[in-house]
Amino acid sequence: MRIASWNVNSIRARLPVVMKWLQESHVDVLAMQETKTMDETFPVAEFRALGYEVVMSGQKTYNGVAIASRAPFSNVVKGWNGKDLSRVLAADVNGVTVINGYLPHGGERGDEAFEHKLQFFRDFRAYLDRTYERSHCLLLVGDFNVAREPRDVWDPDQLQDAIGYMQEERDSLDQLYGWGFVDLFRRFHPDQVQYTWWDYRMNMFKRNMGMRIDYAWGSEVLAGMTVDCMVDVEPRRWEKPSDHTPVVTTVATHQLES
DNA sequence: ATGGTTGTGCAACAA
Repeated sequence: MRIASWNVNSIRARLPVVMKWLQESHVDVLAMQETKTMDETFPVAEFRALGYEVVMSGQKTYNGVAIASRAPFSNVVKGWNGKDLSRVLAADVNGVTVINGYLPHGGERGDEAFEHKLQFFRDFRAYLDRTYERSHCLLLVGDFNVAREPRDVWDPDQLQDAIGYMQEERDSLDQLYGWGFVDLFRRFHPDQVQYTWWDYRMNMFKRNMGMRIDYAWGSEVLAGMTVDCMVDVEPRRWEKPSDHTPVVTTVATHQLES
């Protein structure tokens, strides 16, 4: 089973690009973030035409998450503790609990949103602590809006005070990671410098000045079943791209069957 | 250089 995560930056603006990529990649599951539309206006029919069923949890203009799957899924949970309905969406597919997260951007130091971002990471870690056993087959994917390590940004010295790489943000990300996750891209590509997001401005993509802020993190059990995790840069090169590109995880789910 | 680009939705804000 292949599970992708992609911040599409508006599903309606991105529909041609997303449809093209789905037809080429044939992933089984696509977890999307920043869909930026209400559930009533989500383009469900286009996904169904390609054989995907969709569950979405969105709002007008901002945020929004969705999961499209060709495999049957169950136990859909919108939000966590009944809040952040447009940021967190979970579903079980082939024995894997997929949690799709769009974690807060946070803005600059001093912004109210910045403190909220740090608090979100703390609270979300606590939520995972009380909700899932460490032995659970769990895959947390999404746009976490923080880079983990110096090699995950184009210039760690210059970006010390940049959104997504400030020390407080990285500490918060580490705290969430400390639940017991494995960074699956890093496991399979220990030395690769690879970003998942490039600012639209200043030709940042052409200059490959980006950050790795989109992840697939697995529990130990899930990591043991994972055979690959890669970043597909191609759709970032296409016409009218998202500023993010997909992260694709391949899980050997046959180990769960029988 | 406090810039630049994209999306939503039609001014201003978020990313």
